[in-house]
Amino acid sequence: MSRYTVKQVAALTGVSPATLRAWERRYTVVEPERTASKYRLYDDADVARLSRMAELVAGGTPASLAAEEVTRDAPLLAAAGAPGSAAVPSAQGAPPLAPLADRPADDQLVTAAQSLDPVLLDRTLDQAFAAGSFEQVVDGWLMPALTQIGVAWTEGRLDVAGEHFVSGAVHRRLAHSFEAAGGRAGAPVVVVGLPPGSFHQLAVLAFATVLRRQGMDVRYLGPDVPTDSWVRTVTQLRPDAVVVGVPTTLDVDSATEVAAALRGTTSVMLGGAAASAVDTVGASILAGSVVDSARTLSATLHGS
Amino acid sequence: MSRYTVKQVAALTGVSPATLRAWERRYTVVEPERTASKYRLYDDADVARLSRMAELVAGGTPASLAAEEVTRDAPLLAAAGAPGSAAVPSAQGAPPLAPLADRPADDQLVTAAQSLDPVLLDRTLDQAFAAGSFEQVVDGWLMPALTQIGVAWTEGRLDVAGEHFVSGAVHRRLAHSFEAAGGRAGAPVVVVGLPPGSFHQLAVLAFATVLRRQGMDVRYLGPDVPTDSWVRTVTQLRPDAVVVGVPTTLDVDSATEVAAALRGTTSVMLGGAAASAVDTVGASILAGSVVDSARTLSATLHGS
DNA sequence: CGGGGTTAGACAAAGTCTAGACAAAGCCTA
DNA sequence: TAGGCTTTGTCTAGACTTTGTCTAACCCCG
Repeated sequence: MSRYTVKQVAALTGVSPATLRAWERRYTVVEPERTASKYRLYDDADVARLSRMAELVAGGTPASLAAEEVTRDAPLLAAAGAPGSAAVPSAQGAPPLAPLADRPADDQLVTAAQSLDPVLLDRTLDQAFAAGSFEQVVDGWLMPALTQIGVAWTEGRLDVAGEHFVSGAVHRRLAHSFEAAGGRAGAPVVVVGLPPGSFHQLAVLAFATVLRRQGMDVRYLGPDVPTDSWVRTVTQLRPDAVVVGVPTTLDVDSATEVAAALRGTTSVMLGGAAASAVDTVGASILAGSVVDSARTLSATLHGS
Repeated sequence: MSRYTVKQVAALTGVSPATLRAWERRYTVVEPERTASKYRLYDDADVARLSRMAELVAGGTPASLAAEEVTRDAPLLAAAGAPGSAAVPSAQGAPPLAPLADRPADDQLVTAAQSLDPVLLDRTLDQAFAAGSFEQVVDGWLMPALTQIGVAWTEGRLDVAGEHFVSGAVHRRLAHSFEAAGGRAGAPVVVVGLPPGSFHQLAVLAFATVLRRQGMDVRYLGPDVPTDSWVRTVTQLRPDAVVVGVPTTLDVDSATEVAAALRGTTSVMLGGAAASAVDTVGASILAGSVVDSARTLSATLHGS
């Protein structure tokens, strides 16, 4: 974990030192540590928040509202800004996610899907995403609930239209969070997407969002990216890492093909429920939940 | 959850701050929170209402009536969707949308796609969506720009990854607007989606968003909805209208199949670039641009 | 001593507020 | 068709708020 002086933070965020101090004084948007002689010492979480605030302000949001917005997610960014100490292959050292308190009943999303009722669906999602941090909700509620949707569909209890109906709404929620997490110019670049023929993008979008919230510069390509497009993209962007999603066993072959084609170009990683079934030709597996995977990748990149 | 100042709302709705204040003063169409110093703080619901009012006014409704419509607590009387085919009258008397002033250059979206640069892409979209009302931007900039993306792709100037990259970002913008438009319990129910095998959902999502902004209770099913799911959905929801998108000529056959399967259940409409190529088995064609189509449908359902 | 950091206060530009006025456009009546 | 009333977007004037920047005086480190 690095520490930065005002001048460094000014360079990183593009905000003048005087303005940084004014933001701190007026909105308490950060409270950096101090040296014995009162010099400010910002950490990564502070920089992430100030970058986000700078971005909002540049986009036309008044500083006071931007500060409020940034401060709202405070506890989570604090956790994300302190990734594990060393290059440990798994995300040890990161605090475990607290369990969710008032999340909706496990089958409420299925009920909403069956009813095609947007009011019930919205209420369910509102309730879920209000129950904790984005990371807590994704791992603790969203992914299990989506699994239930899949089960209900295979058992014939849920029509495709109902599945589409909730998938679309969940996609919109995730999209909003992804956008809200903002870009991070200068941060490690990570390309994220799905192999050709793979369309289930909810988990990988959630993953991309968590990565963004941890300060990565995520380039999200979405579903069904042809193998040669992966190669061209990596050649063009030279990212610090590439993550290929493997949501189902049906995607194993195409993911293997993509991984093989990318071998040697950069750090290639495979994530998702079926990732472990891929023959890892020079690629690594991101094991565990969505948030675990993101933390593992984050730790790896910060260690290198 | 987000809050906005007058200036931001003006940018989001395409209505000048002075007019926004006049609407509030004269019609109490919104009553935004105030800061301690009396500054207005609009929330998402306020923005949705004002956007809708702006759209109505742009369509020729006098401001006073538009305000009444937007303010009305009592839900609209559900119009009886008479099944059967008919030539739908095109959007009556609605004046053409005002041209956009400061929209980005025509090829800027293509440039952003080629570069895979999220900053440039965000800036482009920010600039575009700040140039006028949602409807103005959709018809006047977004659809033409997406056409250019398609052209660049067919001409080999743009990789699939670049196309995915912008499509995803545009989808996220539209998703945000769709959510911000809010639900309309009690209003005429319209089911919107794409036929089986059809995946290009940007135009139909934009269409669904405009419909919502006009006060419909839209149930958006998304892409690739199987024919029997369409039938089950319509049987279950008994909507006032169903709109099947036909984005390309490749989708004509499946759209025809869906329209045939739905014949007689409710008012079935076909919209999109290739809609006119469908053999209209009891369905009507929504001609013209995205906004034109939405206005036509809206006029039909309101019976005026 | 010089370069940088710190606080506190001050300042100007930009943003917003209210209340009222005004002109173009629409509508009604004769 | 003309006159008069209403509607509605815009503008003005003066006061207040927000916000980035600047200054003065002091502190810290090599």
